[in-house]
Amino acid sequence: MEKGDASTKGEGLLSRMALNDNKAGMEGLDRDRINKIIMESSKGSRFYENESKREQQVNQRIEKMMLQKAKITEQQLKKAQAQVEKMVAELERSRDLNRLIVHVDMDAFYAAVEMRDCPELKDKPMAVGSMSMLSTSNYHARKFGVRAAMPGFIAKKLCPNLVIVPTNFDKYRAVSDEIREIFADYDPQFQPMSLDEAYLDFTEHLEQRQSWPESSRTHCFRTSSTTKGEEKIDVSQEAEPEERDLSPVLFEDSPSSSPCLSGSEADGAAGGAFEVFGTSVEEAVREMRFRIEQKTTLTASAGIAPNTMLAKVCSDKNKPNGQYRLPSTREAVMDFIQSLPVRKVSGIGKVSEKMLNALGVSSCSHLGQQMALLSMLFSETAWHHLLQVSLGLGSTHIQRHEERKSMSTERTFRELSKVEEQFSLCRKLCEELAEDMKKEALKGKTVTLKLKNVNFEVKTRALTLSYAVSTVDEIFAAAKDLLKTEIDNVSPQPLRLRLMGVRISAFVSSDDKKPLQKSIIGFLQQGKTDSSQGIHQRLEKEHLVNPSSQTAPSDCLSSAQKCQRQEEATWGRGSKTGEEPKQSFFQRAQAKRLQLQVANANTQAEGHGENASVITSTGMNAEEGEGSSLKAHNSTCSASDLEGKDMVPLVEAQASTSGCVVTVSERLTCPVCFGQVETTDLNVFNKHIDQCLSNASTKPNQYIISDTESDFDHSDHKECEVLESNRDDPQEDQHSLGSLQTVLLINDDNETLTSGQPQSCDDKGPVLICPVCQLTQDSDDLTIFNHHVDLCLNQEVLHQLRGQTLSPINPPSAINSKAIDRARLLSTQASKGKSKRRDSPSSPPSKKAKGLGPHNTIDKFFR
DNA sequence: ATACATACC
DNA sequence: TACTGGTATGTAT
Repeated sequence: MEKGDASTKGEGLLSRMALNDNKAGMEGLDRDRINKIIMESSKGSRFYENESKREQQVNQRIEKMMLQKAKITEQQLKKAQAQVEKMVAELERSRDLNRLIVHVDMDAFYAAVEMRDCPELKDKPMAVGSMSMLSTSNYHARKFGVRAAMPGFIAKKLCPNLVIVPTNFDKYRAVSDEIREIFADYDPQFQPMSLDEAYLDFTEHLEQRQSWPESSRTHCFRTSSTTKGEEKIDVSQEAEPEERDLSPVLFEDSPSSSPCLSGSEADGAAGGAFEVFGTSVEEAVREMRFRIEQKTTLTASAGIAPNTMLAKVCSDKNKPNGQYRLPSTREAVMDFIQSLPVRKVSGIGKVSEKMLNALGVSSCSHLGQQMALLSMLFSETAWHHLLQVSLGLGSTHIQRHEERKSMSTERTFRELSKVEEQFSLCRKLCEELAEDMKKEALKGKTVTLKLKNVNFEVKTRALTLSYAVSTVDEIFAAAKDLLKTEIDNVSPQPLRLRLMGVRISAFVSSDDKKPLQKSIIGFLQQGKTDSSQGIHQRLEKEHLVNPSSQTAPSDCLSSAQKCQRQEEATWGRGSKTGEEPKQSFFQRAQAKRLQLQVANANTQAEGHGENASVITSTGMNAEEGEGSSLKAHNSTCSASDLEGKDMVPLVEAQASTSGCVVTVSERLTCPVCFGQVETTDLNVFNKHIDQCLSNASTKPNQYIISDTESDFDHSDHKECEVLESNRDDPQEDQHSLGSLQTVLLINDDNETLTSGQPQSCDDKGPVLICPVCQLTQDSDDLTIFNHHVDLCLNQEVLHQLRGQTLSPINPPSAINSKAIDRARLLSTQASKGKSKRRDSPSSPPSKKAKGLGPHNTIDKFFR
């Protein structure tokens, strides 16, 4: 209660600094003395000052909340109460007590590993970390108030004899792998929360376990040396260290699960004793913990409950080396919850606790009592969570973590004020990040720079690019601009840093396939319907070519926001936009869909073997018709013609049970270069596409042909040269098909388009082609080019959205995203080369390409 | 989309 | 001397 008595004076014990005794192993220690030492060690430091500041911010937040509370009338409260009750009833109805969720948590994990491997440490207070920060401490040290997240130098003051061992993550990871193997035996789908912790769903295991013979529930002790009955008290025992057959001395008093010894007689096997475990959950969990200990010589604690929230709390209850089961009855749960301090609940931290305390809420029973009030003072998500907690509800099924959402690297250092050093550090961080990204083959669009100055004030600055990046240069290009802005704008001049970090998020690589797959399926389902409709009709339907609803292109180009607003009415490129180019765009998109369909068939065949279905593309012929009715304006990298019927190959894909045999009749059109590939062999076809793709993605500047300045009225032709020199590291350029000679042409005013002559690099002049719409442009202004490309991208996405949500047509969602990426890269490089508008420190990054969701990459489909 | 705060290990 | 690093998510603008 007086733990954070800072309130009265604005000073005193800061709730955020004081010893956090909420976790295990901290019972009955001299809190006052400890807090005094902590405060004395911190007082006056920059860290302390910053913490004070933040504390005050929290206090202000609380004050505001209290003011709000004061304004609440009885009536409002009543109304809120009714709402809450309604929701309670609903939640109550959905309560599921049938699952057996287990939370396992290794005891003082890092410290335990170090102790295990270094007997010297066994009876000493020790911690893992550094003088600056500890990641964990053993139970001996905890008695001194030494705990995780405490700086080592303070810990030393609390406990001068503390031994601090540096972290050795590789070791912990190895141990983690060992325990995870065991976890998998009980729930193959277990969810690891960290190296030492996981949630498991024991429900199924238990069902099966009922019919298991004893032999399957029997586990041997690891070696002959240990005396069974004393296993856990038995700290003093010295066994052969190399055998590691003893648990380290973690605790003096283990609360604990009963030893339940048995089978100490030598049963002929290795002189080992064994233990038979029962069929209950408790026994199963005990067995698991036993096995963990036998395997690693480390102990774990576990909680068993009907949901994750409760299981987590339970695992803490008998820690260390213990377990606790909360019965699966509503009564038991509610009973358990009542006295539970809110702070024990995962998700309720220091700040939430403090705010709740201010409202007189410290235990979960209070939560229930004050729910109406809370519903009025907290955000919806917040109070919903609190409500669930108050009812003892939580997640009842475990799911493996999905894909990661961000990746970052950050580092703290002494003080960095020199600009060059700051930049070089930034670069270094980017290198590390790029390396990590590479390992997971990720690409992200948002780069975030994190800075912490010597006063511990943290800043983050983000930049979302219109294309996904992954290389050092790409990331650094963004990060350095962000850094520069901060360096230039910081008020007392030198930017004095103590930490810098780089994060990348908004990944595209992994969630790519889902929307793609979806759209493919959609396409397949639509079959003929889709393609039997004329493209022109479609365009009209979607107001794509309705002149009256168009806005002048210049408007579009001048403001991305305007474009956004246009979404509803006009999504077009402006009244001058010709239909034909649009159509060819669609045409291409459809061709691509077909390619994907084939690829998908292939994938399915591979994936499902005998279940692979026969895929027949019924829509082809219809599309063929469409195609032929259109005059293609676009170029191909090959000299092949672009007759409609050739645009869309007749494909008959067939997946055979013997494995991924997909037969394709006639020629195939490469969705990247649109050239005809004369083969029926998908492997050959894929190879071709791979080449096109890699060529496209790694050599973006090839798309700007800038060698001949002749018949261009460009005054600024230099830009193209800049682009050339700006080329990205071609290191990953595995295939070097120099033949992607499509010249990108962009024309803002499509009326002036010269009609669809295939471009080639032999073309006379430098031309720009928008890689999205494939239209030529004769403007020399790269800024305009950028605008155009971004605009096209927006349109493309809008189209996808419409297709997925509104339109039965399912438009070209499978569009060549590599081309789009390429376009984005290109466009950014262009702006880099020219005006620094886009990334310049003074102006915020332009919000181009707004509304762009993750787009699709097709290359994976062709492997 | 960005910035900042909170939370967890 | 010295108060982390990595990820996710919520809140506010």
